[in-house]
Amino acid sequence: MSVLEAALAVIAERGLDETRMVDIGERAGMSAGHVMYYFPTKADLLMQALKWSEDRFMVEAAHSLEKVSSPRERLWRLVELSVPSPGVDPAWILWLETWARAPHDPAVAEFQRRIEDRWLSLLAAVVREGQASGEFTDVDAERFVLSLSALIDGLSIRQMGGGDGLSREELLDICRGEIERRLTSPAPRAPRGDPNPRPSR
Amino acid sequence: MSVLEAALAVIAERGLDETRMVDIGERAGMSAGHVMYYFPTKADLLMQALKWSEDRFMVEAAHSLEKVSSPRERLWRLVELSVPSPGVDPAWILWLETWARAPHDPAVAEFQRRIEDRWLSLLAAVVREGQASGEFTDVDAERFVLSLSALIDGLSIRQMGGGDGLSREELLDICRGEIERRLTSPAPRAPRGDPNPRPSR
Amino acid sequence: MSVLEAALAVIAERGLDETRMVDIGERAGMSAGHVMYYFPTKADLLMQALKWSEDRFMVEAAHSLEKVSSPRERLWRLVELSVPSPGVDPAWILWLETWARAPHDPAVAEFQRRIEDRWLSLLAAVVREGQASGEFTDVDAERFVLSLSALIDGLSIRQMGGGDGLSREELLDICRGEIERRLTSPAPRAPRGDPNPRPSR
Amino acid sequence: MSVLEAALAVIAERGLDETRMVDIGERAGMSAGHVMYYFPTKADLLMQALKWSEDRFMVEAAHSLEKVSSPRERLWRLVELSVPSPGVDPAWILWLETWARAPHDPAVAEFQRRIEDRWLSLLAAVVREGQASGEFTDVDAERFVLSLSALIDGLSIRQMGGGDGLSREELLDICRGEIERRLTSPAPRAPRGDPNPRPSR
DNA sequence: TATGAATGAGGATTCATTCAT
DNA sequence: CATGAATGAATCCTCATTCAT
Repeated sequence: MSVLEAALAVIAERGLDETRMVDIGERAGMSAGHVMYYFPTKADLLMQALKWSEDRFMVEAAHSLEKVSSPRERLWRLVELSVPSPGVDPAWILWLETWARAPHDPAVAEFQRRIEDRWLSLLAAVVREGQASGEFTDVDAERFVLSLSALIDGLSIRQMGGGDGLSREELLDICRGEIERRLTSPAPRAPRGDPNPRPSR
Repeated sequence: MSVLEAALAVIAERGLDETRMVDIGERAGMSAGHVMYYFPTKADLLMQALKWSEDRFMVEAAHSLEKVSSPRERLWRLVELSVPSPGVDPAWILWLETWARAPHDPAVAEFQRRIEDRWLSLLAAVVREGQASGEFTDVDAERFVLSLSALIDGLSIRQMGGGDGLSREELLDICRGEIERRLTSPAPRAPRGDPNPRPSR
Repeated sequence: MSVLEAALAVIAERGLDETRMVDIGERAGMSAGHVMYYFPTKADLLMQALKWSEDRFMVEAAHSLEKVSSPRERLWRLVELSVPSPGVDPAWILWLETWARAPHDPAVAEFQRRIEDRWLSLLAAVVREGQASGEFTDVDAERFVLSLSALIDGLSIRQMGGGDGLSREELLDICRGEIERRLTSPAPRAPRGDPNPRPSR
Repeated sequence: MSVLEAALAVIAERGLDETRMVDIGERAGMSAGHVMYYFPTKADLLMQALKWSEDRFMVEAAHSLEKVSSPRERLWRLVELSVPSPGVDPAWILWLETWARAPHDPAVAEFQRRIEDRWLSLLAAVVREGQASGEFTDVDAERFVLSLSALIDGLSIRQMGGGDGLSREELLDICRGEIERRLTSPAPRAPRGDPNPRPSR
């Protein structure tokens, strides 16, 4: 087990501020003193663990995308991949910790943005593919993925908070509804010049 | 300044795990030892501060609602009230801390749910008012406020993370779009039996 | 329940240095602050509790002595009264605490001596009665009760230390042996001529 | 000076519950934090100090026994070695603390028994030697050393309690009396089969 | 790299103690 | 006599951190 795996596991189990260098050391089979060779500060610990987790996620995502070609399916795969099952999800735990620390640590905040943007860019790229192929409507892709991602985050938070009766399917259902509503042409009967009554924007 | 105000202020400034009992004591004008009379554990500190903050918010919200009668306006007020301005917002800091701790502390998780449900209930009540008056479409109110609230949470998290270029107005815009899209009847021309059930849901 | 009873009970249960003013207060139904009205210091606590316990013991002893007239029986009653049964004996717990503190607290040491001397005097008086009546041999009474009392103390200590297989009867047997051996005329050649088979054991 | 020496010295001076980790640290030339590396709890501190003290005592005793061969002399050496001089005797202080804590800490109680039994076994072995050689009478060795040891303990307790006028010689005298009385054949005139086995005096 | 004994600063925590009521 | 909120001086204890090996 790598140090990072160990770090991730311990943080997921106990939370960052209950995580001791010695815990990670024990799990990784090394001395506590040596763990510090890898993580000079606790912020490093968090950031490196998150990066490791997200890198792995991005690889998985890329791998998953290779299997499907329809933009709708591709977008859907990404959503499915990111929404957690009820219970403790290590990757999401790291995000919760990151969000909590970012307001007090500029380095973490900057790091958070970098990692998030990578994800938003991937989502946006898939949306644009769909728009290029005419499968998706012509919404502002950046803006859309931002709200989609925010929705996923908000729903996942609840999921991590001990759950409140919503199954993973119901969560996905909400996301699916949002995607369909925004990216699918609402009325086949008015291809263009539709006096679309839909509110602003 | 009450102990709770002091606690809230210190947590907002430094983050929960950098918060020292003595800091709160100093700010509240009492001994560190006596702060522990109020908050036996750090989880108590967090929960009581959050409760205090949310109670105040709910009072403000109620007060704000009294001034307007249109359900749409009322719903809008609540959204405006809850979305943070860029920069550090004490109330949202507490939420970030709560979300980060809930997965490792059942008491915090339970507490989180209770406070959140209060908010969701208020939102749902306003939505139902609008539906009763015919102003809003007939979506599942619980489900809708859940996703609206998740969207707000997700967007606010970004806002707290040092911001990423989005102004408060843009955030509110996204929320407004969601509300209009979901609660406003899309096509007055197909009052009933419309063969296209997709959009409204 | 009086304060002293409460103090005695708590010390017996938890040991003196694990005894908190608030524990005694709770048990006695009064505030911790008020307990200090009775016991300004922890040494006072110990000494007053011990005095109360020993006073009660002396009353019991006097009462018990009234029922028998034979010096041998009277002495025996005192021994039986003082030897503890296996398990925790509150009065003996206080003695253990007192002995442990006396070397570091002159006041406690002085107090210990006073209380002990009262007991030794009582024992010695009974021994002298027996000598006056010719029932006991003519040993140095002071010296004898000192060693008898030391024997009882030493045996009782073991009894309090979780016991080591010796029943109360066996302990008493050892004491009885000592008494008979010392206070009974050793030789059948004596005037009495009683071929008293008791002594040997 | 070893940590254990330091611990022993500090406990002897101030008593266990007035003993601070930092005191031991200072005396042993190490940080208070590191003292806890050796003694996780105060009970550990007591037990390890007592063990160290008793180990040293047993070595001394063995050494002392080598110099004499007569069982009577050997037994006598052990008694002399164990009886404290008036004033503070570190080893006996530890015993007082141990007895006081044993009733509230099973680990200490068990430990107490183990160390005590080692001592009783040594005494009993010497008594049996004397019986084998015909020098001592045929009392129950286990039972006898138990009461001898109890007597020594009881007398030593008084000695530690600030003393009460008894010199060390007088204490030893009492012990010597007990030994002679019990282990010496009372009547040289009836070498065997004497119906009166009662000891001297 | 890797160890782990040793450090020492820092904070939580405890409680005797006070004092206004 | 009695309270209990409030204090604040300890002290334990943890743990990141260092450093000789």
